[in-house]
Amino acid sequence: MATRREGDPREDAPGTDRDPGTGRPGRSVPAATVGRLPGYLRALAVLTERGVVTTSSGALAQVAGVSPAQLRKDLSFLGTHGRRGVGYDVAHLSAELGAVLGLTRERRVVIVGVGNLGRALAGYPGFSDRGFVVAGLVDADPAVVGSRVAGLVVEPPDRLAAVVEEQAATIAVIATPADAAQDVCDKLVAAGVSGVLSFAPRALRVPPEVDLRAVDLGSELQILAFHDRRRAGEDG
Amino acid sequence: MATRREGDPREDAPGTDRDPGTGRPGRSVPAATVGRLPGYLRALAVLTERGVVTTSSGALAQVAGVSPAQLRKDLSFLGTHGRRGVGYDVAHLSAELGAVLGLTRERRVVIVGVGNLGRALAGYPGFSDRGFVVAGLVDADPAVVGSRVAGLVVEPPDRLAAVVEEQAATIAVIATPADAAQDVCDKLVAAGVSGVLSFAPRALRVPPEVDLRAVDLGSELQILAFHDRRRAGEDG
DNA sequence: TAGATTGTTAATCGATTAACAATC
DNA sequence: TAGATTGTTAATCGATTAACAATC
Repeated sequence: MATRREGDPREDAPGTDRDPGTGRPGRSVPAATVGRLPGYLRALAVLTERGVVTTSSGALAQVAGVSPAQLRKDLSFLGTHGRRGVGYDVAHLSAELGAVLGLTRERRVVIVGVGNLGRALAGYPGFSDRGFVVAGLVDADPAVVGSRVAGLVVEPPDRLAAVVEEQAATIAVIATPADAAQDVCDKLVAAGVSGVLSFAPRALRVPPEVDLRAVDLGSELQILAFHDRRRAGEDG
Repeated sequence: MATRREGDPREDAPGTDRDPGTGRPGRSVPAATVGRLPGYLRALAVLTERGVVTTSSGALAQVAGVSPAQLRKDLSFLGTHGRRGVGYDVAHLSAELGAVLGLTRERRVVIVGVGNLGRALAGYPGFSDRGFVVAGLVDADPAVVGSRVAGLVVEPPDRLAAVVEEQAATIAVIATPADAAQDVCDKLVAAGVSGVLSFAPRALRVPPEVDLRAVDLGSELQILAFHDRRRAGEDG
């Protein structure tokens, strides 16, 4: 969370918080809101495809799977303006959200770990669809290094920092086994990436200025199993 | 959220809420807590491997990447008991968490959509490691149907309900393109699965008794891009 | 003007953190 | 007993929902 000076936790007026990463003044968008923005952008793409020109918070929220109140609240953090009594212009709002989410510039991604999952991610159309370019692949297995995957030659671990730099990658994906993940992560951070998406089933530590997101596929199923147990009436 | 009768939202004492799925009385565990339990189980496995017999909330929280206070609070919802002044028995706590997360019984999983991602998931070791059995695969592509993937023959879409039933699957994974996902999801729900893990980049609707979790890989990168923009000092 | 819909405020709810009495 | 550590309560914080005045 944003650093606050002691003594007066309410020193800044709402909406003028300091950005935790840069210290520069910036609009503070709640984490929960940021997490829903990509969904809104997708929903707008669906409406565009349907030829819808103007929409309302009710209609857009329906497609996005949230409540109209939540959608309006979320958009309000972006200072985005619909028109009262009218609604939102689909093309305009798409452009605004795209800008907020950085679609105006290509983001370059390095994937470390080229097993089955890493391979699937390297060719995942959902990445390129949204403006991400998989620009480098790294793996520790000598049998994999040098092979061509998704049009790229897989590089060895000692080339990791060089690949990040040469490719100007700012985002990294970790798809290695759990026990290699922290070491890989440390090296990626040292190489200067600003964000890491990890699929390794373990907790990773990153410095506060680096953004970490972790997806643990096994945990997702375990969470479903928790509810499955209850539904099946198993005791415990 | 749990259904509540009108007139008195505080009719049940805390901790005696009705289970939303079954209506039976059950200990209510907050969703945020459930989401962290798999991480605690993983952390305990790490300690076990290190030969640790007894641990403290501080040590375990460190490995799991949370605060000691949060760990203790979370465990308190399970009625789990450590010993004051001593700590937690690693083996005992592992067993308790395993039971809560349903590791005492095998969970059978059907994967719909056998593209690159579905294929990677079919062979993902993190599933079998945690007691999940991938018991069926379904795909709409005639070129894929009938082929063998991860030891299973891929079945056609019209066999979906039959596969769920024959394999006694209670959990489904959707790895289809976005436009097929809702239809597949409806059929899985009709076939009786209790939980769905979707990788399709769109909002899905399920009835309240079915548990839905959605992982959108493209959105994950977009969320990282949001922070990357700010760190890079791009305006917008 | 009348109807529709936003943007925002206030109320509610849930989750996290801090502190400490209980107790091993 | 003295020291350690839990389980729980209270305080804080953040997120969601509801309601409505502003305004197109």
